[in-house]
Amino acid sequence: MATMQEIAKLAGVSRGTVDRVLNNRDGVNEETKKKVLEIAELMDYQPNKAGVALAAQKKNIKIGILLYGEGNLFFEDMKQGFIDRYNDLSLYGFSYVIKQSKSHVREQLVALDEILKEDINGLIISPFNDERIIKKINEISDAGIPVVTVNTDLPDSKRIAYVGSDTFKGGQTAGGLMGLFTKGKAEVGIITGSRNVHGHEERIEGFKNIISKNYPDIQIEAIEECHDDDYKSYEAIQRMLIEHPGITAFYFTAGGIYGGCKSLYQLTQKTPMTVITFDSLEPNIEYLNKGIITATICQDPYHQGVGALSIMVDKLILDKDPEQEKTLTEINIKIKESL
Amino acid sequence: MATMQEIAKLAGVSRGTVDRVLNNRDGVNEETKKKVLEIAELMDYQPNKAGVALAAQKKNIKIGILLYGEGNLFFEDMKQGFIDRYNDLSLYGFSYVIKQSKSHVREQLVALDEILKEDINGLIISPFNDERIIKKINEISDAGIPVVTVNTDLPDSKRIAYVGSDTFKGGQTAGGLMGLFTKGKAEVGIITGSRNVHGHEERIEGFKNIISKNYPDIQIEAIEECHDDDYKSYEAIQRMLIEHPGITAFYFTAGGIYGGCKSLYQLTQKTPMTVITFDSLEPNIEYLNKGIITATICQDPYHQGVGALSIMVDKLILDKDPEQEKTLTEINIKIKESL
DNA sequence: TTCTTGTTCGTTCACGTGCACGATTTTCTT
DNA sequence: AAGAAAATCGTGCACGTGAACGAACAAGAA
Repeated sequence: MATMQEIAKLAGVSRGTVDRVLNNRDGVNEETKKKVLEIAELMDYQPNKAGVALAAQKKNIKIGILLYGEGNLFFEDMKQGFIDRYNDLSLYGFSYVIKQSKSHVREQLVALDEILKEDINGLIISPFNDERIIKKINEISDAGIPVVTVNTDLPDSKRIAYVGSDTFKGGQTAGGLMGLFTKGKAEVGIITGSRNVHGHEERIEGFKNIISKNYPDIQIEAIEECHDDDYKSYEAIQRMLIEHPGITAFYFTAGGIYGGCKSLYQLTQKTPMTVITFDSLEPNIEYLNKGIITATICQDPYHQGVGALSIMVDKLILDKDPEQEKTLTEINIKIKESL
Repeated sequence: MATMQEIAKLAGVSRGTVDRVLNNRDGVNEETKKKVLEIAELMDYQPNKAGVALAAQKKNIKIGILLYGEGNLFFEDMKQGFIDRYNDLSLYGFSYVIKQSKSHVREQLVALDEILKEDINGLIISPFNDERIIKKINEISDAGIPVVTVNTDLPDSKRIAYVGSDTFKGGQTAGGLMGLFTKGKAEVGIITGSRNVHGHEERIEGFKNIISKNYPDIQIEAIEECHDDDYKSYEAIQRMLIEHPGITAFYFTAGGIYGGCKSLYQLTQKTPMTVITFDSLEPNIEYLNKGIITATICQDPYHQGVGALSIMVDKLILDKDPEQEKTLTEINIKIKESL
């Protein structure tokens, strides 16, 4: 591997000049610049990362991470991703702060103000889809602090990248599984989080897409919102089973798993249902093992954390812009036996 | 973060002495050694990785990677894992060589000799389960070159670690899926690779384990070896369907997917079968999309590559022994819609 | 004593990059 | 033409570690 020193020698200039050219700082004659660039190209110069890392020590860069859902296992997985990736990248001599707010827009706005006081150089956020959050993110971005969204996107904001999963494809996968498990014949009840959350809605669209294309004998009987609330999902299930006694399958697009499954556990001991959910949080795992949930579709929060931190370090320390605007994690299906 | 320099200052010695103590080289008075260790402990000293990396440049370490199955997509995925991880770790200034032999013990033995001529400091190998390979690995290990097995283990050799998947659990997952897709009622034909390959046999054991426990109405009608050969699996399917016309499902534990599925494609247009396979190579994907394969169970070769290289770098450059002897990758189920 | 051997430790260079400072040359101004 | 301003470039320090070299001193042998 070529070093700056070697390039300098070949170009007949000092290493300082090579440094100026390659980091395109000004103050270099056009001709020498051209010459140096030519040689660097020829030798396929790549900055030695150890050198970069060592020099980056004194920059004292700090990355802020803002999540919601305190105690939510999904975010615990994601945090593990941040931690593991940090251990890999810590040699660049940066630090990070994680703040986790409660699941409301207001709390997130407060937490956002708090984390900004910490003099962060970049922000990773799992944002609420709210105008005030978008506005704040744009302000932060304008102040020269790059923002990466993780798990939930804000496509209309000035964030530089998004790391998450393809919710439409997730819905399609749910549709495919539903067809396979029921041999193409079922009456389905859907419990969704909120019809205002883009990701939840896409999971329904993807589901309908596959069902309407491949499974004419599967009907969607009812859709109800539960806003990730266990009591609401408990009651929604009860109501659905009374109003639509023919229901043989349920599809949960979001939270409220614990309440919904408890309801099913009490009611359907004799007639087993096909139940498909998302993520593998505590309640998902519990009811997979109890045989209530047939399969759950995971969006790999661990690698969302890994990916988001990688992009941020690339941007802040290696001066590399993200290759894609959106990074989508793989969709994994889990059943009881593969947990 | 504490540096050696700071420790030296506090201990009233030079940085060189601190270096000697912390890298336990000899030539240090017991008392000063104790003092330095005490302070290092107190300050929770962790070597700065950028410094280590920079100093490691001149070591000129080379890691050898030996795979088989030229052109096999499974190993292409694994290679991508090696490459990506190398990009992360390349700052330690090491290099690597990948050799890929044909799928026979003899060819691997030859390739093994060849790769050893390259003056490698560590070896990552996807080994054949053969006495001669084991013997060779032990010799290499005795010569001071650590060996890590990937994808296939050799538990009785002197390899320092194994990175792969839990084949028994993979078999259990296949059993669970078979139960769900067939609603617990099926006659199954099994096409396995070789009964002498530990992993293939475990996939059958895991399958039987779940079937016998949960699905009394699923019968295994026949088991045949195809040694990853497409012609053999083509014929095996034909034979099975004649001898056991009641078969409604197939379970492939290994290769020969292309031949087997082609056979099914021709014969079962009218009566759709449930088909479960492993991995997501080209033929798996093709026949998933054609609706012949119902689901395939993946063992994440990408992360096997990532994991193996991480362990080797830890050992050779950071002087850290592997935390666990066996690292198992996650089991992912894929259907057409989630590809 | 004098020389040798061994123990203990400080000094120095190397690794590759970022960046500040200052030196040199060129161009512009009056 | 002489001084001021601008353009261009070299030098040197810092980042933290590994490892070779050699200095200082003590203990033992002749």
